[in-house]
Amino acid sequence: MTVITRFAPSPTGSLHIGGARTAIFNWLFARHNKGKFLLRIEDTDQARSTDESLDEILRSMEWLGLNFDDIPIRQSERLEIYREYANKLLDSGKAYRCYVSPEELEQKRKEAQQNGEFFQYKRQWASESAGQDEPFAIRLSTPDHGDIQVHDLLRGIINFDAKEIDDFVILKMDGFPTYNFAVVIDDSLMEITHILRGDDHLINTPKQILIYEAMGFKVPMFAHVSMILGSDKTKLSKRHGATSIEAYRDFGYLPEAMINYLARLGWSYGDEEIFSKEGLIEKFSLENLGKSAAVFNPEKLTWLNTHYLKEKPGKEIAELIIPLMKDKGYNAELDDKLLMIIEQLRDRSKTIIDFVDQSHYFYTDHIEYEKKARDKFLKEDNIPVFKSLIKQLTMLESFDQDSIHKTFEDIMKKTGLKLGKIAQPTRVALTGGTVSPGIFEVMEILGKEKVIDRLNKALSAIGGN
RNA sequence: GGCCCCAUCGUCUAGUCGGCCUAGGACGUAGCCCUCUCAAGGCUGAAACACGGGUUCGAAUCCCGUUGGGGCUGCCA
Repeated sequence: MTVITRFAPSPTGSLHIGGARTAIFNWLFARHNKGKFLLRIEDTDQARSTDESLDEILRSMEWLGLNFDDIPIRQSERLEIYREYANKLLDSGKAYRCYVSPEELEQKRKEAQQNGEFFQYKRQWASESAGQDEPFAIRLSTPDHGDIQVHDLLRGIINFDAKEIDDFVILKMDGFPTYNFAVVIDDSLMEITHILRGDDHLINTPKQILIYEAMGFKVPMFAHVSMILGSDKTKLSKRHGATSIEAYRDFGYLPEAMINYLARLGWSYGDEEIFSKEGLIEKFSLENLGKSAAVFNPEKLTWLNTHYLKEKPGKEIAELIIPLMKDKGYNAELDDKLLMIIEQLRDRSKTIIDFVDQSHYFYTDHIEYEKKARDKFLKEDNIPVFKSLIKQLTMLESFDQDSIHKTFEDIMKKTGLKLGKIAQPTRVALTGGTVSPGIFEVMEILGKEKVIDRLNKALSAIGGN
């Protein structure tokens, strides 16, 4: 049997952390089993679905590298199909027309609630059929008693009492299918074998099983994965901060870090933490999925990001940061200078953005001294140091780390100063601040001309010439 | 309220059918080392089986209950 899974987002917003993870699980399960991973757009809510959301979801999927097989299916283009199947149910007596207006129902529901009663629609108003011209919804006729069993691959058998399930609507008055109905029709027609979805859908499953049975369709396998929560352990939402995949991309996170982190949230493989995409495909299995909800932890994501940043080829990092640097007005291009900068900034960057932020003094000649740095390191007693540095560096023929290092040692010997006493003022002179890669590396990358120039500027800032 | 799910360090988790667990790893955190700053790296530490009953020679692991958390309760998906 070929495994066929699907991801079925509704284009009513961004692809967020939770949705991305169920997509990842479905994708991994399909790829692991050499099956198919399909995409279906659930856009039956005309009011809330937008093309912008759809575009963003597709963009995020591509960014994550979650490739799907076949062209995506759009539910809004399949209205006829749902109507046809709903009519079949009508004809066979497994569904019936309901003429009660939503407003009226809402009223009844409210009244029941106020009286502390349990509200349920079980055909009691079915006879209130108005004339044939009146608009109607179609409801499924559900059993009054008995158990409905959900066989969940993760949680075993879960029993639902048929009494709890009312005659829910399958086709709305506007002719659109409801979520539960469209899902079942499509999952059947698409021949989905395994449905991996969020825990929050568990309650929908008995309803969907009822539809499968009424239609005479084969019931697929289900696995309800637990949800991702915010730090306060409630359902992850906007108030927890950034939740969309695109936001993390813009923060400078790598897709490989995102995939690794999300896959590891609710799934594990012994003590292993680092998984490449290939590793995940090879190792993923339903048995290792956890049952309890997981809290989203941005710090661990960041740690993974630094890990992947360390091993990403310099050229690839360059491709990612060059556009961002250009936005800042830096004259950056893929050359040895940029590659050297990347190597120096690798261990010092948590995100792609960090590379850009930390490289400013390599791409601008206007160095602004941080106040604290200037007060502490650009002082009169440094004048002799700067002077001898300028003098000796100027004489250097080859401006590489070794030669620079030797020059520093020479000055240390002559003055009796420790390296720190020379390096820090120099750092401030060259970068404007007290934090940077190793001073020799910085100097080599900047080149002789700029180094001497900046040292001179620092000297005059102190009043040394 | 009703129904359903869940319960190991702050967080993600290991713990496969009860003994090897004085509970392991990772993130974060504390200290130390390295060191021209900042990182990175190395070492060390603090930190958890929700509670109460069973079953058993023996339970984090099985059963029941309590508590806690989450989800659902729409002609939203």
